Amino acid sequence: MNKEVRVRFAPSPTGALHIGGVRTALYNYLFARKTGGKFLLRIEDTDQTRFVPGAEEYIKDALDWLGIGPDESPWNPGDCGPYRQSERKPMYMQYAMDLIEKGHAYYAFDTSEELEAMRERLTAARVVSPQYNSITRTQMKNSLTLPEDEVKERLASGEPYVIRVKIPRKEEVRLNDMIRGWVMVHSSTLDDKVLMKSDGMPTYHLANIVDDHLMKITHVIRGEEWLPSAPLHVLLYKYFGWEDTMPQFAHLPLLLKPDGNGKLSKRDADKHGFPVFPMDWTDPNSGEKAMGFREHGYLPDAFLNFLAFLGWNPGDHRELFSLEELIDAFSIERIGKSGTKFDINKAKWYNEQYLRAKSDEELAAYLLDDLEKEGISLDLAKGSQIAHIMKERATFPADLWKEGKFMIHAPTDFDEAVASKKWNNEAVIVLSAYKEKLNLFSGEFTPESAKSMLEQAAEENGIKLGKIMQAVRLAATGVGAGPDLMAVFSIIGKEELAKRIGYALETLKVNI
RNA sequence: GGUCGGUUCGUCUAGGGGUUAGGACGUAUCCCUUUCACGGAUAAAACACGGGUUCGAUUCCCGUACCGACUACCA
Repeated sequence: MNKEVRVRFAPSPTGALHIGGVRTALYNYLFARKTGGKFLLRIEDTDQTRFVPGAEEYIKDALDWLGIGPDESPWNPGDCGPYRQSERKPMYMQYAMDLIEKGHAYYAFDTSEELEAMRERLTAARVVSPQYNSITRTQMKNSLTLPEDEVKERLASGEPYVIRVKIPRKEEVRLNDMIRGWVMVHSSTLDDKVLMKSDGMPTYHLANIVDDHLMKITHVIRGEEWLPSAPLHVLLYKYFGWEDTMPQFAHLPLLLKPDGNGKLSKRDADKHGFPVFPMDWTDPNSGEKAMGFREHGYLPDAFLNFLAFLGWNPGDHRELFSLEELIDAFSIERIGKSGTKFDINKAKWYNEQYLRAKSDEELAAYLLDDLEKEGISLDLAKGSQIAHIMKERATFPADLWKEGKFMIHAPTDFDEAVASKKWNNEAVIVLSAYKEKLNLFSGEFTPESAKSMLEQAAEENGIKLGKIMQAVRLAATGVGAGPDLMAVFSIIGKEELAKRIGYALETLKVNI
């Protein structure tokens, strides 16, 4: 049992990759790395009607952004290609035929109208769940009910048909899910699912079994929405005679809406103003836009860390994990069973942690970038200084500039509430004196020298510094809150500071 | 409706036959401080319900309730 672990992420290119899909990819990736196995990506594009241009690239880009790219994929194929099901189309029919020969599948010629009629008939007869199964198939047009000659004729004449699996009337199907334990289902509740569609493409059910087998997949880690069809898949492995190499299943808990109930969806994103997709996406058909975590300012490591903890935990009290540490700590046994509500606050918190862990220079690069967009150029040293005092109060890199604009731009107006409360005669006296000292000062303008001069200005006038600090801040920045003032002063420089104080002195009227 | 799955603080969760049921986010208060934030401390806050098994159940079993997924020639 020491064969190489091979897992796959098998998304459908029908739009932007949902965050739930990203988490599934992540868990597959972590498991592969943890076990020294391989992580493959297979594009499940058997539904040609749902193909969306760009969706495939989106999947690739999203995984690349997070640094969890696959070992084998359409872009870097291994020995089990092709990695797009549409390109594997010629391979599937022989497997369907194999099942027909073994008596586990059959041709069906029913039109969609006939299927609809059947469902209506059953509904009218108060059958609870109308389905194509061991009972109803006897009344439908298929190779089980039609004379052999007629079946041959229909096939020869090119009449459209599907191939359905023949589910036994009574059989207990069981599977041992790595997360949920034994799950048992009676075959009478299963229906004769279509295996081959009339367009010659396989359905998911056939394709995923054939491909997983051919690609030597050892573990299928996928969303819980697949649990109900897992028994069918088990049956198919059995019918193909692949029981010995059947992968182990692990069905992941769902990602739920933050409020109320149900699966997390794009609607929730729009409603609450947070992203549910890794990156921005514009649907080429509808033009509909979806926002991404990346563009919102989430750092890939933070996003990954957040994502990993949506349904999994290491069992101890650690919260911050690099990708390497996640690999080391990961195990499928520690994935929870119950659905996970999405909490954007936690994502923000993770982002803040990772942001603060970054060096001033790294952060300065973001800041300089934002400034450049506004046509402002700044040297890295100054940018780093700003980043240094701003990063403790930022959630996203963009906050550095958004919250720190006053470092570059002198205030043109002043916070009314602060002005009316804190701007007074004493402040005017101290600030006037401070301005004089600044103009006369010729040494290095450090936070320390900035402070000692201010202290002197206050002391010489017999005024307590604490009483006028808010007014000083207001004069220099226009607002009543912000990072350490003396650090701000040394960054903006004494000339600029003196200018700002002068402007404030002229503009603000003295209260009282 | 049927099948399957799930249920510990508001949220993510740890735990597991006997615990003061632990941590994190968020919230509140306090400390630090020139403000805000960071940081530190503290607090409020949970085993869905009913039966059983047991000396003892939040933990095991069975029901009920609630929630969810699935129920296509979609994946």
